[in-house]
Amino acid sequence: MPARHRPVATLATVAAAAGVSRQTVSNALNSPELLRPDTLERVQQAIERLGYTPNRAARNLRTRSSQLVGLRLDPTTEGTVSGLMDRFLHSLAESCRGAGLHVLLFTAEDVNDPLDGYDELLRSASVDAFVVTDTYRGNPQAAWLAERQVPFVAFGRPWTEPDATHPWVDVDGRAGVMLAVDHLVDRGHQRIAWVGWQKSSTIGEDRRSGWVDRMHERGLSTSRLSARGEDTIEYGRRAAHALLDQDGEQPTAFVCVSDTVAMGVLQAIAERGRRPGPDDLAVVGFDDSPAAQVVLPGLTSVRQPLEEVAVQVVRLLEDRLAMRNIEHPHAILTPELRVRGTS
Amino acid sequence: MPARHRPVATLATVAAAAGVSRQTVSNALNSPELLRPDTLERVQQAIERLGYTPNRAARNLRTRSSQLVGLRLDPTTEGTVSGLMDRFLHSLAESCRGAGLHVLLFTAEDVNDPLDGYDELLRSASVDAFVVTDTYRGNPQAAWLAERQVPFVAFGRPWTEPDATHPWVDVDGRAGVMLAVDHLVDRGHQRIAWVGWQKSSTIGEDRRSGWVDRMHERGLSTSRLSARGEDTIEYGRRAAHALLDQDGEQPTAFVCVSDTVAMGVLQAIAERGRRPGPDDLAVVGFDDSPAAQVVLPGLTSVRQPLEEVAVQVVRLLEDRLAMRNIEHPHAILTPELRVRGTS
DNA sequence: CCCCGGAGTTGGAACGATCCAGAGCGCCCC
DNA sequence: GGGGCGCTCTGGATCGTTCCAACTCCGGGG
Repeated sequence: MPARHRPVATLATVAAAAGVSRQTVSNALNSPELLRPDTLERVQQAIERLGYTPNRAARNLRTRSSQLVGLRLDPTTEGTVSGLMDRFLHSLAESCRGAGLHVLLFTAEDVNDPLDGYDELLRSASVDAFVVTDTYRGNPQAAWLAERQVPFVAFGRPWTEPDATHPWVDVDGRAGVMLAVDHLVDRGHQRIAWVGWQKSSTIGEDRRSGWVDRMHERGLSTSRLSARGEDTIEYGRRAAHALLDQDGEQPTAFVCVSDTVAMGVLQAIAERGRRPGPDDLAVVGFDDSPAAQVVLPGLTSVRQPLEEVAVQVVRLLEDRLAMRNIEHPHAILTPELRVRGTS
Repeated sequence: MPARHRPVATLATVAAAAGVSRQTVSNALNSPELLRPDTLERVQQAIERLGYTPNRAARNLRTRSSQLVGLRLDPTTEGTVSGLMDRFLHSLAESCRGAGLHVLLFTAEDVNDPLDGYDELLRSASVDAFVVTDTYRGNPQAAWLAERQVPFVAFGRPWTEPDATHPWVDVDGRAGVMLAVDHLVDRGHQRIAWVGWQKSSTIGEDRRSGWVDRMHERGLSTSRLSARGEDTIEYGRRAAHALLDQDGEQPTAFVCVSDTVAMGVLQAIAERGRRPGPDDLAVVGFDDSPAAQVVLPGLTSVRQPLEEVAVQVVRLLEDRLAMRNIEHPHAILTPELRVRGTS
């Protein structure tokens, strides 16, 4: 049974040691400008000497806040390579530290219910706010939370409800793909194909629009260069084969909606005895996953600035928690292109 | 400013609604067997009707526990592929749910100080326990926490202090490598090389011992088949070239200490115009990273049972928190081999 | 000389739960 | 008939903090 070396210091302990009242110690921590400099000094020394840190539970109870931000972790799809969550979580935890917040992870009992888990944390006042990341296939969470006036920030735009007013941060996928197209055109490519997701994916269509528009802006045709399917390697493989099999002009480069799909394209290229790279068939992926960095010639990929996303998420979260009401709080960040061997 | 639709229910509210005392409501939740069935029923209905969930802060204050488990997230090394943290975190959060716990993430202000961050969470009673994952290069955290009698469970053995008595869970890397060797021998390979980490890595040497011992058990020589270096693709590449360049008998298969190194070996094989796979040069990695699943012919790899690790971590955590003292609480789990194209 | 106001400090109350000691009640046994 | 015991249920105290109202100084103005 754990025996405490010394009884944990409390406000009362510190107050007695410094010869002041509890409230003065509290003020020394929360509103130091209220104290006379010499008193402040004396209290701070007592705090230091006793190694006092305010008890969170008591503070939370009194202030009705937990300084915790909930984030629901959903199972990652095996066979998919993005691995963004790792990077994002670390950045988020880091940004939260600067704001005096911490990240609390939770999972759903019923994975298929996108709302599962939020309500309980809320009613028990376990968290002050949420970060919602899974905004891919619409996000009922955002509507649900907004309706209840629960503070939250979404990573991902409210595609399906463009007039939603909740705070969100997103990465400009369209601009990212434009970077990729420019890069390839500058390298001399003209027949640049798109290997994307189904039409039903708003994110997929946004990224695709970057390809369509920039191709036209550069005076290039997109005809017979577009493929759409699911987010698997196998689909990427088949799509690349199909595009390369068609008679007439075949693509010399592939811009892919994800690294997963790009891996499939690379497979197809290898299977045909061609070489991925600027001299033969160029390939660009999306997400800059660890796999992109290690696959054979190095996969050029659009990298999402997740570190900056986390910073912005926390900034909007702080605004919301401080009840600073801003009209349409959001941030759109521009990704960058990591050029590697495949282009 | 958020206006609550209805004032949040508290014990007192529910008690009044059910016509009982606060304590009886509390008992209905925490010790239902103390109540007469009809009272229990009545209280539960009131709880249900009012949508009551106990306030965590108040409960935490009174019980001096937070039901939170701290986990420090350190930056992941770019250019390395393991990506285990994602899987582990999800599994851990999931297992914690079953135990009424939640995971609280934190980061260090000073990344180079392995102890940074723990003390503050502890003194503020923000967490009840820790899960320590970064046990690679020795773990001062374990010693520090154990000394203070702080509940924690380590993922990773106390290699450097074999008589440490704190709870830990680990994966039997040695056994995993043995699986790999057996698999390759069964496929007809005899000259099976080891591409590992530096001698200073205890984990690396543990895994290597699986190769050495199983090779000998199967009557095979390990002479001139062992390489050691850092955990990079480039090292794997150079090691494979060196092993294949040596005159005399060259290896026909590579067992690698990590997927990262294995990716380098695959690169070297491609550069020599050889083919990775059972018919030419077989390769086995370690960690079953997403990259292993998507790289060209599919990298055979040793998969750590992280889901089960998380379950065991939480089990030991619960034991520790319930102050069930067990002699040497630990669990060693056996990995499995995911066979893919490279073997 | 007294009143006023602001700066600095104080002690009681409150947050919402659980711990703990004990009260009420019915039953059995002597 | 009274004492004892077990089963239910109760109310006050408590956890450690912050909110709030008020109190003590002290100097300046009437």
